[in-house]
Amino acid sequence: MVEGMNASRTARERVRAELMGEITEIARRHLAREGAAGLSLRAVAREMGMASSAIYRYYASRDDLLTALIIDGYNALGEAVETAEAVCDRDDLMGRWLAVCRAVRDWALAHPHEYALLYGSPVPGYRAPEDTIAPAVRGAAVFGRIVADAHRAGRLDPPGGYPPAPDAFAADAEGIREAILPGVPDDIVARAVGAWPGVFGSVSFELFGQFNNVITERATMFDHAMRSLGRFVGLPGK
Amino acid sequence: MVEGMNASRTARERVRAELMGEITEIARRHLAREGAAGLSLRAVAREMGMASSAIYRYYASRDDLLTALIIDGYNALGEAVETAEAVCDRDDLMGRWLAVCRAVRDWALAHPHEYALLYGSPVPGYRAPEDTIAPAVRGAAVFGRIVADAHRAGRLDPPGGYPPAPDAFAADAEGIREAILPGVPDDIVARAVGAWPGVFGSVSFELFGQFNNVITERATMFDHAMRSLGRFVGLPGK
DNA sequence: GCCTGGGAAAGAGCGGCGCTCTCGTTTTGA
DNA sequence: TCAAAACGAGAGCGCCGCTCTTTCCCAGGC
Repeated sequence: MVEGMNASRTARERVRAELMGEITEIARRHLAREGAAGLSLRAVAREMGMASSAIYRYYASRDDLLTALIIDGYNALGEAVETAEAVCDRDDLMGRWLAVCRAVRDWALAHPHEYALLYGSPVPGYRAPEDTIAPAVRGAAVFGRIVADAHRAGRLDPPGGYPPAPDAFAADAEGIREAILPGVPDDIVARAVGAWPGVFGSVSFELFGQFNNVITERATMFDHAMRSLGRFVGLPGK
Repeated sequence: MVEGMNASRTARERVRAELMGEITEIARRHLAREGAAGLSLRAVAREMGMASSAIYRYYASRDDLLTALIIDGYNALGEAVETAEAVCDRDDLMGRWLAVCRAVRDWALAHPHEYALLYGSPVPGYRAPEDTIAPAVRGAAVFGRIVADAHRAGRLDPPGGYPPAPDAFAADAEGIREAILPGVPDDIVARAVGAWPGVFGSVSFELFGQFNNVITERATMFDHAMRSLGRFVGLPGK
């Protein structure tokens, strides 16, 4: 009734959960191989040996399936970022930051279609469903922890010569501070918010071909740009 | 024969060019209204009053049409950037830079589907056709001119505390210098290359919903981030 | 002046798609 | 035990990209 009980209630519910998992798993493979545009419910159903209409018992529409894949993607990327950062020396703040950036880039290069689904054009309608915002924040949370750690340790050393955070930012900054940047002053929150999209801008440029015929030393230049971004927010390190 | 003659050779060729223009124009409207995923050759043909098969006399495939729209889009964005920057005081380097950034953002907000086609997931296959790289560089060229002007005038003042450009970047830097950053030293070229994707990262984050429930003062924060980016490459200004 | 070759357009058609509806079958919970 | 709910299959609708065939028409050469 309250359904908060043990996992797997009746046999029906168990097989249902299993089938949904199998559907998303097959769909994820198709997405990885051919991209979001080439993902078809009928093909998934065919591979599962069911009638295409039966799929609709589990996902109300193709976009619902894509949304599930988006959530899975955010979690996979978030986990990759988390584990990459977790093995770093806690005191090597720049190293932790670089590990985060490289994890994003490596994951994107290994899963280009999935990355495009997350950070490229939003294909289902034009609305990111509410369920996607929680997993989407996992990577940013890791970034926030690094900056917050650095600030708490008094090791934040942001280069000067930049404008202070605008007054109008105070309200937004408070929300961000509470979510992922505890104790960090507005100026640094603003720098972090400015730097974070730069990571994905660089990855997207590389992945979507914007660097073709322009940059060949991709990994080196990515590292360099990310180091600069880290310095910009005040992280210490070579 | 050599076809480099006057525009409009025979009557046939004239009407052909006109029809191709009409097709792309209708397709561009459909793209703007419903996005790349919703663009169909049949719908365009219907609106033109022709049989769907007749369209294939002019575009060999749907992807070819999309490629034409991509080129048009790059040119439209490039033109918007150029005209916005052209009206600035030549000595106001930061103002010119901000004009460029705002032009990108304004154009993206006004043409979200077209922006997504340019800087979101690459939908046709996975290959950016060669014809798209020339128009794609128009915006970057304007940016390059600002930095080159600033450097030539001895007004470049990049904040310290950042790592120098890696040695491996020298070859890439030379190509970029020749293309859009004449006379600019490697360190600054590297900063520019690092900063430029940040513009599109910020725009994409805003447009694709990554800032939902996070940032409300979008224009203010965009300006702030772009000002920081401008300072990072060394542009002087408040 | 005809004739002919090639571009243009239409129509039918193929396979695939998302999605709906209906109709038997199976499982469930009271 | 039995009604209700969940399930799966099949047929079908309208759309899509794309191809093939046929007809038409106009331009350029004899």
